[in-house]
Parts: sequence; C-alpha cells; structure tokens
Amino acid sequence: MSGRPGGVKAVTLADVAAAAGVSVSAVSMALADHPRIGSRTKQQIHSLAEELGYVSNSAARSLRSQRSGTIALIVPNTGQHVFGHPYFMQLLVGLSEVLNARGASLLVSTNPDERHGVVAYERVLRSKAGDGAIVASAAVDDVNVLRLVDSGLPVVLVGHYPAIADAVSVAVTDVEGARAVTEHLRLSHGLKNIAHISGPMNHQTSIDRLAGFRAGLGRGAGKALVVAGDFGEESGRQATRELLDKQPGLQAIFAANDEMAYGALLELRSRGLRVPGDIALVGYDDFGVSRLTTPALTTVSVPASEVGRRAATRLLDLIEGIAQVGQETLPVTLTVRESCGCPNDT
Amino acid sequence: MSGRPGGVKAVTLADVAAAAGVSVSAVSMALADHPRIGSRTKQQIHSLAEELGYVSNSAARSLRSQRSGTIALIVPNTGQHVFGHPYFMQLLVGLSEVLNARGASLLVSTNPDERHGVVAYERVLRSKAGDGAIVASAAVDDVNVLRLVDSGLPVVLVGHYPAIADAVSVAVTDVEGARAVTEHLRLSHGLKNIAHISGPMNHQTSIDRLAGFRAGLGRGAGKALVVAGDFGEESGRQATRELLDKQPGLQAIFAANDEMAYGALLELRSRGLRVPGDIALVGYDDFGVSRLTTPALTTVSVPASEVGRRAATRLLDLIEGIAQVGQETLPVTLTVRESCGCPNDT
DNA sequence: ACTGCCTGCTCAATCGATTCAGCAAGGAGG
DNA sequence: CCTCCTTGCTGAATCGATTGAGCAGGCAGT
Repeated sequence: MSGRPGGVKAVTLADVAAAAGVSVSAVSMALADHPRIGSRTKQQIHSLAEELGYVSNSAARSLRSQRSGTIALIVPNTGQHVFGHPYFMQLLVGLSEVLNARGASLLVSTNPDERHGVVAYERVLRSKAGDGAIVASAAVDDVNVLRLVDSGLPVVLVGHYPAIADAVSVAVTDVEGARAVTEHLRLSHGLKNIAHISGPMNHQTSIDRLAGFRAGLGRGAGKALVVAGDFGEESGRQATRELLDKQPGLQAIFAANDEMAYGALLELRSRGLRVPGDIALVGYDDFGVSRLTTPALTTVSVPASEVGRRAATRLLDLIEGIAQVGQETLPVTLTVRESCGCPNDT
Repeated sequence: MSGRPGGVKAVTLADVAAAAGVSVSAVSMALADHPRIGSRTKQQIHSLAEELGYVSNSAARSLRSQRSGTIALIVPNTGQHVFGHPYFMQLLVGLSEVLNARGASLLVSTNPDERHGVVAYERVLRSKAGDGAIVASAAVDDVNVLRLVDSGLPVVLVGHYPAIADAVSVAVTDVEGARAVTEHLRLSHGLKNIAHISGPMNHQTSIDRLAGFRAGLGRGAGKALVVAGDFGEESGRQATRELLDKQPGLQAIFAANDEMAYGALLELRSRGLRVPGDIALVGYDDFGVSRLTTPALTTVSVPASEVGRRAATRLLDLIEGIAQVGQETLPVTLTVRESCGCPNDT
C-alpha cells in the first residue's frame, strides 16, 4: 500500500511479526506451514508477508538449516576453457532446467588459473556454499576428485572415472560411439588406413574414444595411426599435418571431437585434398559446429544436455537422502552427414 | 597430523580457537589480519587453521557481514535460451574471469519458464543471495529491470536501455556496426536493394541494428526491406523465403545475427542461388558460426567477453562503493570474410 | 471437579563469524 | 610511586531464521 522508495531496506521475519502482532517464531512456522499454527493466523501472516515483500534471507536460512539450496558446478579449469566449449553450454542447459524446476540455484566454480587445481574444489567443499557438487571435465588422475568424493559431500561426476568406480556418475557410451563411427568408415565405406586424432590422454573421454576406435578397426584393418591433440581446432590441424606426412595411404581421419575435425578439414582443404573424395573425415560431439561445415561433418551426437539433466536430478536426490546406484551411462548416436562419404540429404 | 576420515565434519573458528588455546575472537581477528593481534599469535593461528583445513562458513560470514561475495547473473529467460546462444558463453567467459580474479562467485539465475518474468529478479533482489546483479538480454519494455535498478541494489545492465538512461550499463556500438556493414555492402560492393532480417523488436539490440541498417543505406539506396526474425536459424530461413518472394531484384541480405544469416544461407543455397555471386549475405556477432560456413560469413565482431569483463568490473566496483558513470559503450568491428563478395584470403 | 490432551502460540537456544567495548599486563613519563 | 598509554587478548552482542521445549486455555472423559 505505502509506496516504497528506492532504499534497500530488508524486510525480516521480525518486521512481519511486528505487523502481525505475533512472535517471530509464529511467522516462521506459519510460512513453513507448520500444523501447530492456526489456519486463520497463517492466512493473515501469508498475506502480510506478501504485502511487505518479505523474502527469507538466504544467509540466515543457510546458516541455521545447514543447507544452502545451491549446488555447485565445479570445473577444474579456467572460465575461458569452460564457456569456450559448447559442451558446457549443453551441460548447463540441462543442469539449469532441473535446478530451476526444483528450486535450487547454480553456483559456477571455475579456477582462477591453471595452477590452482585445488581451489575450485576446496572453495565449495569447505565453505558449505553448496549442498553438493557436480564435477565436470576433470582429468582422470586428478586426486582432488577422489578427495571430494571421499569427503562425504554429495557429488555427482560427469563422465567415467574408473579410479573411483563407486562414485555416483553420469557418462555416455563413448567406447561404443567411437566404435560405431569407426566401423561405419570401415564397413559402410570400405576404408582402410584410418587414423585417429585423440584428445588429451589424461581425460577419460579421450581414452574411451581411442579404445572405441581400436575396437572399431577390428583386425586386419591396416595400421592404427594415432596422434594426440588437445580438443582445440588448431591441434586438429597440427595433428593432420603430422598424419599426412607420416601416412601416405591415409583414407580416413576420425577426430575425437568436432573442433579438431574442423581443424583437420582446414588443413586438408589447404593441401587441396577433397573431403570426403580423397580423405573421409568424421568428428565427435555434434554441438553445432559439425552442422555448419562444408561438407557437413559426420559425427557422434552426445546428449550433453540430457547428461546435465540426469546429473542434476541425481545430485538433488542424493542431497535429499535418496540413495543412488553408481554409474549411469547414456547412449550416444551416430549422426551421418557428408564428410564420411555418404550422400548429402539436406 | 591425525588422518581425517570420510565424514563431513566442518572445521569452525571454535575448533581452531580450541587448538590454539585462544578465543574465537582472536582467531577471527588473526585471520583478518587485525593489527591488535600479536604477530606471533597470528603466525600460529594461520598455520593451525591451514593444518586443520579451516574454511570460513560462507553462510555465517554472509549473515554477519551482510555481504555474500557473490554476484548474480540474471537472465529473464529459460536456461535453454541462455546457454543455447554463444553470446552468453562469451559473456560468461568475461564475467568469470573478473569474478575469479577478485574472489567473487557467480550465481546464475535463469527463469523456470517464460511466464514468471519476475521470479529471476526477485529471488536475487530480496534474498540477499547476491551483492549485486548483472542483467542481460532483457526486453526493452521489461518493467522489472526498472524496478531492480530503482531498488538501490547494485545493478549493471548489459546493453542499452534508453528507458533507464541513468543506470550503469555496458553496451556495444550496435548502430555504428550495423551502419558500417551496410555501407560496406552499398559502397564497397555497390549493391542496391539490400534487405535486413531483424531480431525481435522488443530488444534494443534489434532496434539499434535496424537503425544502423537504415542509416547505412543513406538515401537513394533503393527500398529498405525489413523482415523480423527471432535470432534463431530457422527464422532466418523463413525470413529469407519471404524476402525472395517479395523482392525480385534483391542483391544483398544483412541478418541481425549470424545464426539467422546461416538460416538465410541454407535457404539461398537450396534455391540454387550462389553467395555472394547472386546475393551477398552478411551477419552480425561473430561467435564462431560465421567462421565455419561456406562461404565464410562477413559479419560484425561483438566483443562479448570484453563486455562481460567490463560489466563484472564495474559491478564489483559499484558494490565497493566506487561511483560509476552511467553508460559505457564498447566498439564493434567489421570483420570482412567472403560472403559479402570480398576475395577469400584464408 | 479433576486429570489428560489437544490447540496455538511464545521463549530461548542455536547455526558460525564478526566486532566493539573492555580488561590485564607492561612500559613510559612525571 | 602513581597515572596514562599501548599492546594483546577476551566477552558478549549481533546478523536472521529455525526449532524443540514450554505454557495457557479449552474441551472431553470419568
């Protein structure tokens, strides 16, 4: 009723209590819908709180209830790294969707710089700023992940961590996906001398995709040539240079992600090699890039936003005490476009 | 010294105090480097705190100090919308960089669904979960933005809000950018009958780019044909269909962002029209997409991560009481590639 | 009429860190 | 020798919400 001017005056429980002529406890209990508060009083307090614009102070609530209503996304990397990759975008879409629906907030915790591997973990782990954490994109040999899981704090890992097999995690069938795309090159197109540009080998994703690649080659598929990149476009280009120099009869390249595949495409093109005419090329991830290139990239679609959704759901359940069975694995799907040699059907 | 087992036992100030044999106050003051605490005691407390793994409880600290150390990114849209657009990614890169460097955290506040326009604002505004807010991608007619700014809470707006001219904001020179790219088409390539696919007209960005387009046409540049899209790829394709049907002598299309330009490219291609041979095409934003298409898209590069960096810096300064002059505008740059008709220099 | 129980609220402790007033010990100054 | 100041710490209040214990009044049962 009274026009509130500009000042930031916080409305506390005490204000509502004073207005209603009851105690602070009564207001707190009324708003929490406690059965021992009369329904007429509840009504009155609710409308009064609404009118005064009362919103519970999150710090006080967190302190008392020992719960913040916030979950942290921990990424042991710099912000540049995180938000630069569309993978995280997709993951965030899924996370935010579930968190919003269940009234939780999202705290994003990246690392100030590459050195402080511990900072991102500790900040959340100890300060109780988050009720739980989702860890994405950690290296397989990152001991902090183990520490975090061991600490007893609710944690959901995104991706496989064989070293922490009992942790709650959400991953995708990378081995199968890599195998499928490799077999597509080998069996559907009859290609031999297929090379793989892998990701950094301290990430399980890279390990799995490499394993799938090897499995997909079967035996007698010629030599398996592998060069490691870092998931960045330029490293894909560099790796392609190496491959072309080392391997004369190269017929196909399977890059462990689309960005490296795009780098490969640039290098092949600059050498006058046609894709897929001279060399077939496939990527992995399908986060937008692959749709745009010419030729459109055959790739493996990773359901990253679904991974985010599942991870958030399981973490919130975990926080609420609902037991979670260990690993959950979502299927990836082969998305055939043109760069493998299949006909264009746009 | 004693191996800590799995349990989540919080180490509080009291624990450190007990171990050091001093009062809680002394520990608090020592860690805050208060001058009235002896340097020897400080040393001892610091190492003891380190050893016990003490981390201050963020809820308690926030409650007492009335400051959360967190800033909120408010986006009056769903998570899907936010993280789906590379613009936000870039913005987040800049934000997280500055926040990390200055010890602040990032709370991402999206909306559960399109209806609840108020939710995202109120949650942060009232609960004191954040010390300040950065508002991005709000509609020009969103009254909640005005309310938020009026509330006295530190707020930095991303983009122009002519209706709230006195607010602290960080924007880019969209009018000039749109004008430059339009003039490039008109003057460098001598094109006439240039059409514009605009964004949704309740966003200032769309308004500014349209204004720049009009300015760039000058007079006597033929008819200015404008069709509105929604910044999505499909709407670009749809708009292009309309344009081609309505306007026989069309020589160039300027899409208000790259994704719509990509949609336009698909439509042009499917009709057998060559770009830039038959029709020149330019976009706006330059967030990755434009580099990948064939032909590579001429566009206007928006320094979104720098916008994020500036917005975060100014917000933190504002929170610390450093007065901020109103609007700040960062320059965009014309990035010439191939789709306008310029030679390929890859 | 007395006990027991239910209803509807109030009191006070509590979460953990911060901060100001205050107090004891020691040295300087008169 | 007494006062005053400085140094180095302790005690207690405080931030705002939550929650179990407690208490007053009303009603039913015997």
